[in-house]
Amino acid sequence: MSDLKAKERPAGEKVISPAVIKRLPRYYRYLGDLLRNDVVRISSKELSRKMNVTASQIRQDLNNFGGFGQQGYGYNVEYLYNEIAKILGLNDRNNIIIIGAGNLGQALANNSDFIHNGFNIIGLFDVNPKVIGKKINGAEVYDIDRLEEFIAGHDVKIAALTLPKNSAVRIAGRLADLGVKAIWNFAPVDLNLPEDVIIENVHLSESIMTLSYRIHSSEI
Amino acid sequence: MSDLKAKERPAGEKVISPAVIKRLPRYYRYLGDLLRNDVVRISSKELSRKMNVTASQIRQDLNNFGGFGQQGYGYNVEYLYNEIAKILGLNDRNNIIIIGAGNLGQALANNSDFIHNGFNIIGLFDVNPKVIGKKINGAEVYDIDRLEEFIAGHDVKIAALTLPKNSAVRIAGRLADLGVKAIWNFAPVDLNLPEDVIIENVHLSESIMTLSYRIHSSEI
DNA sequence: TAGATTGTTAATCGATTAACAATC
DNA sequence: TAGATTGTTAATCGATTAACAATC
Repeated sequence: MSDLKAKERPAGEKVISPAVIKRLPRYYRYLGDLLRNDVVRISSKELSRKMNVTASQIRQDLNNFGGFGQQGYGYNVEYLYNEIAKILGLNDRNNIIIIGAGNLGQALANNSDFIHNGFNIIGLFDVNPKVIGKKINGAEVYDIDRLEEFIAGHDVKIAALTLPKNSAVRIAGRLADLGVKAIWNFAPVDLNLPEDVIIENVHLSESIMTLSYRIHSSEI
Repeated sequence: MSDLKAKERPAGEKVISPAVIKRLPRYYRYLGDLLRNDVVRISSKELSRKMNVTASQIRQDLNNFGGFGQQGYGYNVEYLYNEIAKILGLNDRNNIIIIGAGNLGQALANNSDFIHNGFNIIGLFDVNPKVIGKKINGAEVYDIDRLEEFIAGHDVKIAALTLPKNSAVRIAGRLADLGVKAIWNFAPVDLNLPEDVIIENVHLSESIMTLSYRIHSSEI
């Protein structure tokens, strides 16, 4: 049984570095802005000036996914924008549930940027009777006891955790058991789940601490 | 037991790489957890197992700031915890104002993690008469017109921007003019300010897009 | 065509990991 | 002491930048 776990990758399927992936949404945002300003074409040089990165990096990054440009011309803004949307999976139905309907959960549910990019909040969950039954931006807040039932009946792609850390750990395990494959974690804790569960952490405390570091070190 | 004082290091001129700085808050969090569990000492090897990083990286990272450990012993948890707090500037008075008292602004104001780490929300600002005058977790929501007056009278270290992007750009300029040196930006836009203004971005849309990418690419 | 700009290879730079002498 | 583990140097790995031939 030695080959059981062999992580085979289809020949030619390229592994993209995390550094590149993290930059894609920013390209996407700039291209969206250009598109809304009716800009038809842009060169890597011009984009590099706007974005404060090197033109070389832009070309290298994009060429991980394909040759989207044209020599002597640059890139067609609309075409490149759409290609990046495909790469990021924004054309799929990306249904999200939010566990924890406090201020942060509600803030996410009300965030129009997500909706504009193909993410749909299809429900929130909480234990607090005061918020259960409430509608937030069209999505209902359900009793957490109905989590299993709800997931069975819907195509849930992502679960956002906006909960205190102890409940977050507990619910994360429950979600993994239910087969949810991606967790967007806002709790200040690292979730240890089976490795096929995809986790994206937003650690606000860590973010503000790096800011504090920079203030502090610039004052010395 | 012998004394664990750090080796002295010529005052503050070493440039620390961003990669290292980003990891410090996570060390701090793990050490805090250990401390609350009454763990007295820990070796880089043991910590590396808990944190899923290499022991080598831990030692390299810490040695950017000083020799906090002891051969044959490891690191004293409480001592290291306090040293990292100093490095991160968490012992300073870190006053924060929040511009935008919507769900996200209120979520930040209610976040107890910040308070526990030396960050104080001393006021929120908004244009909406419905929230002006409200108190959130002890902090008042002021009319945005009183921003100048407030900053003149308080030691504001950080301004968090939880606003739509157009207002965020406008207010960021105003804050820079008022001498605020650090901005914690939640708006989906890059702020172009004088380079002495420290900016930390939290781009939630970009975060969820990288999650989407990973879901999408794992399904292929 | 002539100029512009890509796609891609090569060179450089930076970050991580390995190794081990120092030393508690 | 002997074993353990750091601090630090050296080796490796990965990411960024530079350069330029291909080509629109």
